[in-house]
Amino acid sequence: MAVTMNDVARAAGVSLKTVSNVLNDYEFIRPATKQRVQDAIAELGYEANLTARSLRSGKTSMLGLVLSDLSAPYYAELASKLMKAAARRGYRVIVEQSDAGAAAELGALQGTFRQLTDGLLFTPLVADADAIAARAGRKPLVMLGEHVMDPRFDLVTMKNGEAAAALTRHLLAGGRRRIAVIGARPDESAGSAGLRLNGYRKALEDAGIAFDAGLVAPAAWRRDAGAAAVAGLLEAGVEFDAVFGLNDVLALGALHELLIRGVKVPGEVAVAGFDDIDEARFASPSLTTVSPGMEEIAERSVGLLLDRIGARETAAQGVHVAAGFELKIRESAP
Amino acid sequence: MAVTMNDVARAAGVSLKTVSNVLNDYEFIRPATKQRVQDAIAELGYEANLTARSLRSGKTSMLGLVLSDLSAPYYAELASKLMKAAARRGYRVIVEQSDAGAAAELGALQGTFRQLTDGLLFTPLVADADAIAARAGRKPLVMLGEHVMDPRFDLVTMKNGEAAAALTRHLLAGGRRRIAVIGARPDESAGSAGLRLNGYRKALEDAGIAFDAGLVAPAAWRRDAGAAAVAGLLEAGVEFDAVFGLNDVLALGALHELLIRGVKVPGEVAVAGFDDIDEARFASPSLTTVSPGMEEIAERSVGLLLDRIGARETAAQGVHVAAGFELKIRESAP
DNA sequence: TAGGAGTTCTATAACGTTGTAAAAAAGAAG
DNA sequence: CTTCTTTTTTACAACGTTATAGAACTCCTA
Repeated sequence: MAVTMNDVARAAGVSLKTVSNVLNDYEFIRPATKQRVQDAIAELGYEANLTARSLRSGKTSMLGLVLSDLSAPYYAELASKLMKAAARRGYRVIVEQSDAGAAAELGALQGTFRQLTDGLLFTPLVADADAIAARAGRKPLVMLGEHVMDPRFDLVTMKNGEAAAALTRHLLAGGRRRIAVIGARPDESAGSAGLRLNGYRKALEDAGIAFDAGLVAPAAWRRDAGAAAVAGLLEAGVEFDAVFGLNDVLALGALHELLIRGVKVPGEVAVAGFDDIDEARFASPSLTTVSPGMEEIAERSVGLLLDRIGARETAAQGVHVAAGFELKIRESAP
Repeated sequence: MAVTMNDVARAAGVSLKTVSNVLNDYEFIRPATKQRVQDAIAELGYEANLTARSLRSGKTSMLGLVLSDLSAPYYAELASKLMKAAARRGYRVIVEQSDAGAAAELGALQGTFRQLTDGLLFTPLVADADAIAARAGRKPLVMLGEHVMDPRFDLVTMKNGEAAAALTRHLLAGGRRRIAVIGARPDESAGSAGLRLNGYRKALEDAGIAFDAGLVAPAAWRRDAGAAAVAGLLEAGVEFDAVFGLNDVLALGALHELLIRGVKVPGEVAVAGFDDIDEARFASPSLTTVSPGMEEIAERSVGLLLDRIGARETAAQGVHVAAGFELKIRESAP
């Protein structure tokens, strides 16, 4: 039997509610009474029962995080940082893996998972804005990433286009002219893939270089797909002097494939990625990439979500935030 | 206002408890009644309130997972698999990061976090067995990893010693005679580091090769520490023809450092790791390592924990389980 | 057609908190 | 001292579920 508020009240010789008031920093309590209650709490080792508190107050002090796969390095790092940011503010984060399935993504908006949380950090990859809006409910929801950019939703993201353009300019400045892009998603223009590809095209255009669709290889955002995409280009006889992996694992997969085939990096082909996962620094050669300001993303998305949770009314309009980025020039594309 | 059981009861023309009985698969309910209740549930879109259920039943349907850092690839993969294993059984996992701090590890055993969960999957790195036992409480607790091997606790682990010995034998069979070990923890013999080092020594001994303490480099289990450890050995003029990183990120850091310095891998020095993280397959050269049966670890630790949660009494004796391993021979040490 | 053994259902009381409203105590003003 | 205001404390209900115990049905048997 755990110690309850009632036990504390009895020990301190006050009513149940007075104990509750002390715990909730109610204004009008005599210092002597407060002390007596606190002594009783310390002596009995009382700890508030969160379940009961949640039931009564309707708040759980938990945030939900929906992402496709926690074992992907980018998401693992993001989740870790989000948890720490939330912990600093007295919240806990629970994670739901969607495996990039639409049903799982939409399911996380409702039911058990939603019920357990006061607000959601949501990284949709396949569900569309209308389907999300229809199921969004009234609890706050902050989008992470680029799949859904809709004025109805709050959104914290990165400067995909600008960063991809900056990276492309860097490759061009290094004398590269035929930059292959791997990881494109031909079917979508709004997601991270589309935005980064746009940045790439913009930089080419600004430099007066024609865009060649033959240099763009679609691929799922996994290592093996990155390797396969590069293998495909090589076997098709496509010539290129640089590879831009739309994220780091794609670039690392490509790097691996190039090295296996005896292609010199960066001598013959430069390689660059996007995300600056920990591994990028320690690849051989180390990977040039974009650091998308993950710390800032974590901090601001949790901050925004908690603002919404604390607000009286639901916001009429979504806020869009884009964290700053930084180019990380390393050996693979100096 | 969410739909409650009371609304369902009214709509179906039965009592509150009958609805509860339907939801909990109580045996004695007339099929017609059951149907009526289920229709009402479907029509009203009722969903059980987990908080209220928890308060009344004392069960949360959540498991706790305590680990040092979710952004470390090994832990990220483990967490992902544990969540899936738990989900298959109707449980959710919430993660607490200890940052390898004793206070945080012990803190996770008590207070809020413990309260929210029906049982704990615990990966201690610094806390000692007695301190854990003193705070273990009465809710089930399953240890993961090797830091605490104590008959009082249930434990799911891997075959560290055997696997390290097998890997060492493989290096020896490839003609390597001076195998450097990086990532040792001189202060502890019981943890993963100690067990793997023992396996290494055992294999050397069996092969009649003298152990040379000069080949053993202490290092924190991070990439940069692995790189630094190898750099240290090289700069100290220590000769070696193989590096055994006590985990994969150490080995990958070492691999990186060797390549930067122009040391041929595996030509001059073979490199091997431990864990078989996703990245190991895609390193250049790909990394020879040990796959420690993580799937099996996830499955069995969740299974064991749920057995304990479901059991009438607390077990008198801890059960120790060691998952099988598999050698992954790749390019870095063929 | 009563008696008994099942089966099916229900009223009521918890679980441990917080919110409401009002009572009690203390202080100020006349 | 009263009366009024402000501060402090309290009794009681409520959050939505499950547990207990017993009532009300059904069906069988004698």
